[in-house]
Amino acid sequence: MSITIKDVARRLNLSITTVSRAIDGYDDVSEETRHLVIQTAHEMGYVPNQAARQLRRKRSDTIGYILPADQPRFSDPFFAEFIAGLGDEASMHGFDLLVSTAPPGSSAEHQAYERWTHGRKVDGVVLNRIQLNDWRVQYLARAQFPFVTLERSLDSCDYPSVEVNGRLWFKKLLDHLVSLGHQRIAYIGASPNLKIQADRLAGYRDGLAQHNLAYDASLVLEGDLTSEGGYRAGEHLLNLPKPPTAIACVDDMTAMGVLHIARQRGRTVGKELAVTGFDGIAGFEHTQPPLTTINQPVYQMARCLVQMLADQIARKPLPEKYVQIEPVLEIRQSTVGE
Amino acid sequence: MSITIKDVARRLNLSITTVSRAIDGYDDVSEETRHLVIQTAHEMGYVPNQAARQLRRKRSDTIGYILPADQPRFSDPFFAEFIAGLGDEASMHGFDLLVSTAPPGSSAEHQAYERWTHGRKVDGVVLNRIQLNDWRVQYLARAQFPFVTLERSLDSCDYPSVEVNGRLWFKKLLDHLVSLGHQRIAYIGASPNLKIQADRLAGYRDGLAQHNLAYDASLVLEGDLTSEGGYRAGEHLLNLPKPPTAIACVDDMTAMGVLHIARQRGRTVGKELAVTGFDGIAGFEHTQPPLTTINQPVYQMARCLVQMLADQIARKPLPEKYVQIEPVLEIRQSTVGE
DNA sequence: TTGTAGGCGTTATCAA
DNA sequence: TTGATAACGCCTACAA
Repeated sequence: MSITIKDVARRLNLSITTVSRAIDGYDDVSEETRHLVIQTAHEMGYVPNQAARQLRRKRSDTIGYILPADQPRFSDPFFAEFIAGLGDEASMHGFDLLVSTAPPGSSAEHQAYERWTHGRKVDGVVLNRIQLNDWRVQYLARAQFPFVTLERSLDSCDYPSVEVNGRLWFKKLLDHLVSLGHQRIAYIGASPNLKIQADRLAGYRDGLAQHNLAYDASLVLEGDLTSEGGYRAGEHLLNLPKPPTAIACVDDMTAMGVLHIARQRGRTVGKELAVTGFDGIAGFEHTQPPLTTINQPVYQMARCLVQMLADQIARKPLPEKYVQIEPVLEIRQSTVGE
Repeated sequence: MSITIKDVARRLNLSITTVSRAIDGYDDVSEETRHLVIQTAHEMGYVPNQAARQLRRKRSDTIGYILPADQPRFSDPFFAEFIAGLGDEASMHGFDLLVSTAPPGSSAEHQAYERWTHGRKVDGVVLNRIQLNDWRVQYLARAQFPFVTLERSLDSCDYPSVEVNGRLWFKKLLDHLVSLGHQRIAYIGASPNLKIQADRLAGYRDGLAQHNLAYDASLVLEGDLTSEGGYRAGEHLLNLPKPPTAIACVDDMTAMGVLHIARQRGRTVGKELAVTGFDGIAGFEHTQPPLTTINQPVYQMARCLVQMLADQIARKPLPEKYVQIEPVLEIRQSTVGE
């Protein structure tokens, strides 16, 4: 078994109280004693039992994040960067990061949130892939459990969030495409109950409207935020009697799939057939042709979320509650060619 | 505060013992009582306190994984897939996944492992990016703490692992390049104390030797497993008076960087200048030109690791202790051209 | 089949 | 400045 505080106390002929206080840095213990205790504890290899500490302190120093994994095989570089940001910032605040995967809406997802929040396995949670009406938001708000979100749902709860104005920035992609002369612009989106889908589709329509282009339902497809989904939707679009000259995708992964099918069909992506993404996944600037996209600072956004969550857990007032992130329109060869 | 087992017991005029046993499914409680207890507990929204349970049971039902994050900004799709695999398989065994990031060899890393293992925050850990002599392996083996690794270190400890024969498969890449007529083949590797570097470099040398090509130290560079590192090393190689005609990279991210610089220099990657990777990151088959690489089933490997770790934690005998994974040589346009 | 009681390792309250 | 003692919420001999 492991060394406990008791062992250290016994060795020093001190009470466990004193040892505990010395280690936790209380100021009502003599310098001499503290020094001795810390040294001995270290020598003996004492490490506080986390469960006991949690039980007593009523906090776990852990934050939770559940990956919205629809597919059995779930791999999107977005999340590597996102998780790295969460983990790095969590460390800085002395938190561990607990991660799980669950299909959105599944009972597994419900149970995980229950266990984590009511079972107090975590002190707060980070949400993303927010839905228009999101049960998680309602559930956590009602339980008064600390949480932050990437993107805001339409639920009328008050909670801190980080957001990119998807509608505005997607419209900028449309502006860009129209400025290149495109008139038949398709859109490959995602599940309609996702907030990003609603926003980005709205931006798409705004863009069409502004330039007096008609909305053509046959050019608007639903993908699934994977390259496979993009591939299939892209295939459908290229098979149309009169295919689009530009395809605006809801995210970078979808755009990857479109690049793939375009290539297979011998279509040169660039001026002739323009393709855009959204996210700015690191590494994807190296695809060929490099992808025109809206580049979001995913890592920074994740860190910002954890920062806000940590403040909330510590009941500190937040300097900013609704953070707007300004992404960057990256114009690359997938729209302008060589 | 949350509902405790006490609250449920009081409401039903039962002892907490009975409630506990009913919920945990012991068979010495009447069907009637069990039904009542479970129903009431559910209604009241009772969820067992994880800390108390952990303290009592002496296990956390959690496994840990620390990302070897050298850089402040750490994003490699390899890990998205790896973590997804860990998380999915962990869920199946009733484990949560605790993730942290720490620079390899840092004191933060030491402390994290101490806290997690001796503090019993996790029941077992998964390691990767193994070093030739890895303090983590030695530390965990000495503490007799359950762990599994992706790749094996040279330490003479006995522990379960999953491995791809990097030496053998890297040599196959060399065979492929030579078969295309390349004579000046460069290698961009990683930190020399990494196991994958040692293996893959050995494979590189094996390949040269087998085909009677001299080892030329000026063609062997050290990268850092990022696309930036690949970019810089690639730049250096292309600046040589007599640049290589093929560049074999230690991993896919490095290869991405090489594709990038080659493109900037107006060099067409394919027959004229061949580039290879290693890992088979999902999504990278869509880069252009698609990358010739060794495709490892990362997701499966992660699941296999957790499977073995779970067995080890449960003290079940492992059917296989040293799992060899057979990857696939994916020949794509980055070596054979259009 | 159910209840009593002790303890897991810490921290916090209070008194010495 | 230090120590005894009581929780924290749960599980489990053991007793009834």
